[in-house]
Amino acid sequence: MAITTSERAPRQDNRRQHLLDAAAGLICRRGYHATSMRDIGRATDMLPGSIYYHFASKDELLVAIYAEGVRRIAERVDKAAARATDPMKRLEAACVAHLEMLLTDSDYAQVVVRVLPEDVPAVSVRLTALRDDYEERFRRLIAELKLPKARQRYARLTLLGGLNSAQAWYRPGGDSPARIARRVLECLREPLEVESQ
Amino acid sequence: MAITTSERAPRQDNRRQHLLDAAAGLICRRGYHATSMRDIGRATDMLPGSIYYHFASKDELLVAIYAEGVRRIAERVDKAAARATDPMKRLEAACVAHLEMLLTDSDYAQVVVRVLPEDVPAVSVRLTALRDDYEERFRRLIAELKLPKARQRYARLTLLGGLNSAQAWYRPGGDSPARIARRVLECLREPLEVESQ
DNA sequence: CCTAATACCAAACAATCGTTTGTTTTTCTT
DNA sequence: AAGAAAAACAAACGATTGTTTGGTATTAGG
Repeated sequence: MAITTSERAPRQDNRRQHLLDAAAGLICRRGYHATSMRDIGRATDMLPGSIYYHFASKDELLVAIYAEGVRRIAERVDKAAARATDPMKRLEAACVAHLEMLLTDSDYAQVVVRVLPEDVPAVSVRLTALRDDYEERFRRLIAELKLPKARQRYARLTLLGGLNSAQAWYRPGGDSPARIARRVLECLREPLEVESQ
Repeated sequence: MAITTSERAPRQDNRRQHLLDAAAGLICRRGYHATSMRDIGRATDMLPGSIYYHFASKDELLVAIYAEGVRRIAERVDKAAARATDPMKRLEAACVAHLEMLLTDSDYAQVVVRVLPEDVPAVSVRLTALRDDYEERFRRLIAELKLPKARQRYARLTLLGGLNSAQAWYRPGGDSPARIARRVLECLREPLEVESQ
């Protein structure tokens, strides 16, 4: 008479992951509201209703993608930063990793940056929390630079704002994500005015 | 037998402007896809169908708001920049004007920054063109700083990226838009590393 | 004053949306 | 092999979407 903690392990060919991948791919390209459950169903050879076995709602599916996106980009950024010891080198490595994920390597990361939390009111608080969790890394990296307190905040916002805006204009032919990242960081590292003035 | 160039002047109590105002107010707060034609109708005491007398479609309404937004923010930025002569002072004045419009003074300007062209495929090309038209101003202002060519491009992208990202976190209680603008610009003007290293 | 264009109303249309329900198939465990 | 849970199908539901159509006041110009 086993106590009914009865739960069976999920099946081998679980399509939950496939579902997440397809949804992330569609949403990062078309946007959240322009992607319907039927689109996702079609992309994954599933009927729209079947998706609800894996996720309670479309919004919850988005939250899952967001969470996975944050997990993936954070992992990559952390690893990259860990390889350097000098504070500025660490920040640079983080920026490069961030942009590589955002521009080419991860549909999940693209969703995190592209879909604005305010555009999905029912879950906006949770989306914002996930974002903040991630950006906290950059707060720490910048804190290591030993800038004035007030400056740190704006340096982080300007840096992330500048990096993320690349999503709007990046095209595979031009500068690589890594180069763009270094260029943006360079804008913060070297003064704007000509030194001889 | 007058050649039928027959066109009558619009009436006095034309509500087209009221319509644009209300739509801009809703869209800048809730987003484009979360704002329905019925919402706009309700906000303007009109039936949804009546909107189609003034605009051919919802997308065309958005384009009109976008165009008006660019016109307004560009006018204000141009005037602000014209009041200064020193290149850096001109850029600073432009940044301040830009953020004041974006954060508090104009729902139209907020729409331009908030609604991503790619989220409205049918008119994305025109929206992008309007944006580019506006950003051209900053290209010119930065060109006056006499930076290396390659640097100019990234300085513009980083600056606008940093400024616009304020829309995501700005709250009326904290730093004023003008202060934020100067702070962001300061990030590009003064080097990040401690001088004694 | 008359007429014609303007500016709206009233009501519906067709399509699509996210979601639910009941049933069936598939897979794992015993 | 048998039973049960997992994972999907099939089909519809109700709501909402952008939009169209036909009619009706209102208003400006000749």
